[in-house]
Parts: sequence; structure tokens; C-alpha cells
Amino acid sequence: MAHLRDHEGILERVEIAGPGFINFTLSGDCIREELLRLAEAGDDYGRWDLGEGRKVMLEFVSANPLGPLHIGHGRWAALGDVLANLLSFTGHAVSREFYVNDYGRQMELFTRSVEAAYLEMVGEPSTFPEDGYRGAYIYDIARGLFESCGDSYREADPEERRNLLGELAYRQVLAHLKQTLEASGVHFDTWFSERQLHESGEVKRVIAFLQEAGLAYESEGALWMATSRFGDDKDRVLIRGNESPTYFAADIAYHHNKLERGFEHLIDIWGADHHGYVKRMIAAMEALGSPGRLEIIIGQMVNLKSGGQPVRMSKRSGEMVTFEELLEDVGVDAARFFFLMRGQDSAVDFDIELAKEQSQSNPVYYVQYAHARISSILRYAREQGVPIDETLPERSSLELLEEEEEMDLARKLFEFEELVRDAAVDRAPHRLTHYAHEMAASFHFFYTKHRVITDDAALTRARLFLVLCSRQVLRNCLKLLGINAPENM
RNA sequence: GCCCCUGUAGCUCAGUGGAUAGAGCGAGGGAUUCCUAAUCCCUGUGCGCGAGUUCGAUUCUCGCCAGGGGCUCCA
Repeated sequence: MAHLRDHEGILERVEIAGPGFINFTLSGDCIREELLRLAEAGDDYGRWDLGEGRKVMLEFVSANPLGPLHIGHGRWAALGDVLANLLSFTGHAVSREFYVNDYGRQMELFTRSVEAAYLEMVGEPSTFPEDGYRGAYIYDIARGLFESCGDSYREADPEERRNLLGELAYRQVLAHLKQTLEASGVHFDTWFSERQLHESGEVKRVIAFLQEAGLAYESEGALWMATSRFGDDKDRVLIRGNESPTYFAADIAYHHNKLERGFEHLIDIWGADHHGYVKRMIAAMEALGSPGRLEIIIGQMVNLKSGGQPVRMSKRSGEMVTFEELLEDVGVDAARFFFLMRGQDSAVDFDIELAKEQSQSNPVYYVQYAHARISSILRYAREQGVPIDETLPERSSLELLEEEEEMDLARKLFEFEELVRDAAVDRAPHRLTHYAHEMAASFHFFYTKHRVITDDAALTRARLFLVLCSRQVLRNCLKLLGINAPENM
């Protein structure tokens, strides 16, 4: 330790702290220097260039567009959106994509369900398909169709009627779904239609490719892919006995399509109920000649509760609390913050009643209050005619910052850069919420202990600078989280 | 039976191959002549169990136990 030389005065002190530990304490000068660097970086503070502009596709939510989004979708939406923000902020060219499963059996069931509800409404005998969609929203849709089209489809050719009604209903649900996601602050760059993959022949082509590569074979009347050769537990069906392609077959074509569009890295966010598909999809990527380019993030489920009692959720039965309802209940900021407070590996118990009751003590308010306080200080300063320097202050003028709480706050601000990097690399957006809370705590603590606007003009200037730095970091953090930074509360 | 996730304070959860493991909620007490008290301060004998790797494991590996999810020519 005696050999350490600190020519630039970075260290305040160095001390031995137990076996194998040496504590280095940053000097006040170093801290002030960092504050200036922070202020200079501004909105870019925390930005990295880890990705070097690489194209990354993040596919998430990808809910079946045949009904309202549930709470779990809200979690994936928040997770995917913030992860995309993080990747973008760390130098990746990120694209957000929603894969629309507008094809196949579920679509068919949905169509038939809407048709049945419509016929019921116009007084025709109808039968709901077995396993059909029975939610109240099906009737809402049918009512809407009835209001706009009247009973003109009563006597129409059944197949034609089904196609028309189904299409109208599906578009309505999809539009509504987009609207809900936009309302939650999530904007997708592309909405990719599964149907398009079938109609363009891409599914057939990718299957043909697998056959030519000797990776697909016929058995028991179906066409199988030899995924077990790439580590899957068993082989998987590509084309069923009834000649319809599986979801898996379309998914292979879909991921092939993503690669063709020039994305170097693919990230899929799936719910835990799909984890059984991971191995076969990874196998498919290898078969396509692109091993290692797909990353699948499995998020654990959200268990909805109400007053401690589990709420059964089933899209078909219609017994569910939708994401939209949750947004209305607790607000976008609280919902996003809440979803991002936990790592995606942990299942979340979301108690609706509790969320409503706790809305006042929700940590998001604590964080936002810090920002409102900062705004309030600045407002007060303006009212008092105190100049707020937008230009960087002289380093010497910051020497007035020497209180413990000031230094602690500054050090907390500096953690932001590495936090952003680590959260991006580790795919851990939830660290942002924890950081925001810690940073807000440091600020509240500083605020309570020291007055910013005083008769001492020089000290006021120095503290205002620290306050501006705090606002900058808080804003950068909240921007990544997609949460508002209010001026007032 | 196989696969994945989880097991940390009364509750909900962070966290790390190293020092005395942290927040919030709940409970009790205290703080406001002053920039918002949606704030702050005080009160805490906790890493499921057992091995292994290591100078050192709550963290990594294996086994076990408990809870959740998945194992369909459903999505």
C-alpha cells in the first residue's frame, strides 16, 4: 500500500480494512470532476456503445390477437420495452416486433365463436364451437358487427359470412390490442403477420429446405423434424396428419425471415408456459445454419390475485382481469414500475386489490416525488430570482460541495453508468427500478438535511448544480423505464 | 418420470465468489418558524437441507426437500 502513488489526487484515503481488503476513498476533487462530466454528457449520460450499431430484433408480447391482453402480457410488454430501451442506449439498433398469430385453429375457433354470437343476436339458431371463445367481449364484438352491418349476414353463405365476420372481428381486436399497448407506453416497430408467412409460401419453403437437408421425415402420416439431433428431447411435428402445418413450422419460417431481414441477433421473450418450446426453436436455428443467434428469455408468470384469493384466468371462459383494466386501475407508471421491480425469473403475485390500496405508497411515487421535488426547487429558485446556470460551473466553485450527504448523492449518481451497462448485458431491466429508488432515497436524504436555496449565493449555485445533475440521472433512468418524470405531484 | 423457474427479515422481493447480506410493506416511536411531510430519523439474533469445488459459497456444481409452470399432430 505504501507503494501507491496518486499523482492526480483521485483518492482521498486508502486504508486496510480487514484481511485482504483495501478501501479506496474517492477524493472530493474527483467527485466534482465526475459531476462536471455527468452534466456535460446530459441526456447521454449512461450511454454506451457495446453493440456497435448491431441490428437486434426483440420480439415480445406476441399475444394471440383474438382477445384482450392479460396481466402477463403487460409484464412482457414492460420487460421487452425496457430491455429494448437498454439495448438501444448501449449501442444496438433495436427493432421491436409483435408476431401476430392470425392463422390456424385458434383463429378458426374465434371466427366461429363470433359468428355464433352474431347469429344468436339476430335470432338465428347457432351453436358455439366446442372450446370456443365465450368471453363477454365476443358478444361486444358481435353487437358491434350487428350495429354496423345489421342482420345482413343472417342469410349469407355460411363460409362467406364466417370469413367476413371473422376478419372484421379480428381486425377490431388487433386494433384494440395495439391501442392498449400504446397506452402502456409500448410502441412496436413492426406487427408481423403469421398468415403472411403461409401465404407467401415461406413456411412451405423452409419445410422443403429441411427436407432437402435430410432433417425432416415422414412418419405416422405426419412430417417430422429431427430436432433431437440438435439436442431436443424428441422430434417434432412440422405438418400434421391433416396436412396443416404446426405453429412450430411457421415459427421456423418466421425466424428464418428475421434473419433474412438482416438481424444479427434475435431475442424472443416468452412466457414460462412456452419454455418447452425453447429446445426445438434453438434446434431449428441450428438447422437453419445460424446457431447462437437466437436468445430466448423466459419470463415467469404473473399470478393474479384479488384480496389474497387467486383469480382464475382463462381467455375462453372470459374470466379474467385484462391488462387494460389494470392500466386503468393503477395507471401506466405504477403498472410498469411494478412489473419491473422483479427479475423475470421470479413469478409475480399481483394482487389487484392490494395494488389499488397501495397506490399511494407504491414505490413509483417515491421516485417520481424526488423528481417533483427537484422541479419544485428549481421553480422556487426562479421565483426568488436565483440564476440557474445552464452552462457548466467552474470546478473551483463546486468545492463548496463537501457535506457527506452531497458526496453520497454524487456517488450514487455515478453508479448509473455501470448499472445501465450491466442491466443491458445481463438482460435485467428490473435493476433500473431498484436504482431509481436508491437514487431517489439519496436525494430525499440530501434534501432533508440541506437547504439548496439560501442567502449564500455561491453555495446555492453549487447545490443547484448537484440538483440539476440529480435531475439528469433521474430523468435518464425514468426515460429508460418509460415512466413519467412529473414536475408536480 | 423428465425439463424449466423459485426457496433470503413477519409479508413482498433485491443482491454479491469475499468484509457487519439490503430495500419496501406491516408494527411501534419521533421530526415540519425554512425549497411539497407522497419526505426524513430510530426500532431487525433472515440466505430451505446435505455434500463438493475454493484461501473463502448466500452466490458455482451435485443430490435432497418444498412451491409454481411445462412435458399435444394446442397456441
